[in-house]
Amino acid sequence: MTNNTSNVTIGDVAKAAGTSISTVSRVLSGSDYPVSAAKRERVLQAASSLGYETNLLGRMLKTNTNPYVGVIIPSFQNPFYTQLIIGIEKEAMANNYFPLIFSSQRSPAIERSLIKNLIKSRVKGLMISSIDDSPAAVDHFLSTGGRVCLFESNYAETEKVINAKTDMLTAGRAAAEYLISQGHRSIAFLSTPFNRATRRMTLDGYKLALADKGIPFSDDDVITVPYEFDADSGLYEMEAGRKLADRFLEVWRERRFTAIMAINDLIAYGIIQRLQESGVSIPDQVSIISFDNIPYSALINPPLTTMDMPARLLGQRACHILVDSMAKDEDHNGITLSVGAELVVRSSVRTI
Amino acid sequence: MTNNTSNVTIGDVAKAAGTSISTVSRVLSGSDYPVSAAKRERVLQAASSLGYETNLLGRMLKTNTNPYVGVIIPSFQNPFYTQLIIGIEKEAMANNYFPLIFSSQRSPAIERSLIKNLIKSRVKGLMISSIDDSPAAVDHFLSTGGRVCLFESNYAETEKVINAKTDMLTAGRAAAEYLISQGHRSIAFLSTPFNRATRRMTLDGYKLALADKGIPFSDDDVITVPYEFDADSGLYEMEAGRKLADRFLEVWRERRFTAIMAINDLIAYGIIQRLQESGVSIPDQVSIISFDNIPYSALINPPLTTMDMPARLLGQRACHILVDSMAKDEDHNGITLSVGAELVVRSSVRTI
DNA sequence: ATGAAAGCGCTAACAC
DNA sequence: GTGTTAGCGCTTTCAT
Repeated sequence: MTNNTSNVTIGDVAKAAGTSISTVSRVLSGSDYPVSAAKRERVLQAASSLGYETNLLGRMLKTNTNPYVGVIIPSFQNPFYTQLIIGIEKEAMANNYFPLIFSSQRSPAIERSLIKNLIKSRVKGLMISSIDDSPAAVDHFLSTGGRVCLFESNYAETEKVINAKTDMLTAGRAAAEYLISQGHRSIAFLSTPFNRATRRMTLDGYKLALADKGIPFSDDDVITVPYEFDADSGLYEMEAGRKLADRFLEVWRERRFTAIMAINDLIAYGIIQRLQESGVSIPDQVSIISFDNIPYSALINPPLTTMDMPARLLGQRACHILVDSMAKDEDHNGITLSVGAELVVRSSVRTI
Repeated sequence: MTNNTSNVTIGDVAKAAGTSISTVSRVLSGSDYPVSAAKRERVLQAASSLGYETNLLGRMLKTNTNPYVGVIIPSFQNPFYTQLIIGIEKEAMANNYFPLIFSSQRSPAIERSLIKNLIKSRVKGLMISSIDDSPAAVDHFLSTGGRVCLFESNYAETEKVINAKTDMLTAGRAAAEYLISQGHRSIAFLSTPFNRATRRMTLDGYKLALADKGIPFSDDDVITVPYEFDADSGLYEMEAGRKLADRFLEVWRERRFTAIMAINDLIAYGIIQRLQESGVSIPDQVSIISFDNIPYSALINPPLTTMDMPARLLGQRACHILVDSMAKDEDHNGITLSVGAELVVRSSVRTI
């Protein structure tokens, strides 16, 4: 075999097999067009002995199809997204698609450039957990004829895309109900900004539970960090959690909070860490519950009580719908896929 | 703007701008070929008003170049690889490359099919943490004219690729030395199989440290799980750690081990979890040290003493070398990049 | 069942 | 500085 084996074309194969280019294409592309067994065999022989590898660029250009689905998540740091990816990857590959996975690094600009590149590469399917406030980029992808599946998005025109989400309203409500059932009446809600619909839903669920039990709600019960700053080293969300803890500490005694609801596990980790550094004991002095149940939540100190969000399953199911819609060539837009959460009781919430 | 805006070609732009196709290509492809300011402006106008998007497939096919570098890791589950990816991604995008990130899911077969697909897509650069015992697939990629950067590999012909690794010999030695300095003389080495060079290096480092202090080594000191079984749900490596803990428990009393060296943090997590379930207290009854310092190791109970491996930095530097070699079109093969570890003392090792 | 030829969208000689 | 044209590797009519 020669040095550079990858410039072998179907023309070369045709020559070696003594057939036409068309015949070679027909057998090598897996077409169902009839080719005699003899020729087919000769082509296969020639291809293999020449070390032929299909040039997908030629194929994709000609057929205007490709075996890719683009995937964009905010960050590889949060295991929630990592789980999501694992689900997507599994389902995509089972259906002969390759996922093209990128992270926007929580930057709308990067997210846009990623989407633009996907368009330029003529990828037809996109699964995205968008952090962009503007739907322009996604709209652009859509206008290109592409299919889109949105995770937990703010996107208004839900009928133009496949919507996949965790049911945060119910989850938020269930978490609050659990806290209340354990005797808590004064619960602080700690979160990064409410610019994502999913966070607003969680908050709404929490409010619902309070209202249900006749517990008054005050805007002062919710504590946020003002903006999504950059935490280049370490975990952005843990950093945010630490800042949230500092704010919490400022009002804690006065407000007599007995429990914290944190918007996700990673943020809860930061809160716990900072609180413990400040000498407050969990759950003895404050209880904490959060959302996700990433794989480390059973191991930290104290083991975290949290709402399990089946990220892997969500990714898998969402991808199934998308791929199905591409295969059948009928859009499944407007569909909403929602997976539910489940309470996992560990040791971070105390009964009072 | 029409419905499907993505079938606009440079031909359409040329027509709208009243110029030739070549001129359009010259301005839109960022060529340095001279074009008059007036025409350039007209082309840009036309392109933008038509919603033109470069078709990269056409470009890539014609130029036989592309803006991608393939990345293959064993799993998205282990934060070590996730960190590696973050470093790669950052460096790649800073140099106008897009990383195509895949996981082999620890399957040699999947790894091979991933590499094959990269070849078919005519990607020129590959960064891989291979789990395949055979170098055939990588060789194939190489024979295609591609550049390869290998992470922690077993690959024999190091002069054909860029080698990037963490210095596990030194790290293994340093970890053992620390344990010894804390009074430990009977140290068990718990690991997944030694089919990866990196694990053998770590073991060698440990042996070196023992020899140094005149502490006898016995093969019975190393405990492994027989094969890399499949752990579909949950973390494969934590599962392996739990199994390792069970084996350890069988011989612990008799062998009077006072400390464990675990091959990485995730495995240490599993060991700790299982040991604690079995009622053994860490570090009071057994100490444990491991390798990686993934972001959760400070949070678990007890906080884990571990050798910090700068995965992010490794990814970044390795990618830099690869991208540089592609840009300058001179191979940098044979280069070995090695990053060192640093001891992070927390609370999982007791002084005796 | 087979082959010739057109053309997917682009770039790069080459002529002017 | 501009335009014409060949051709990257492939699939797919269209003849035969």
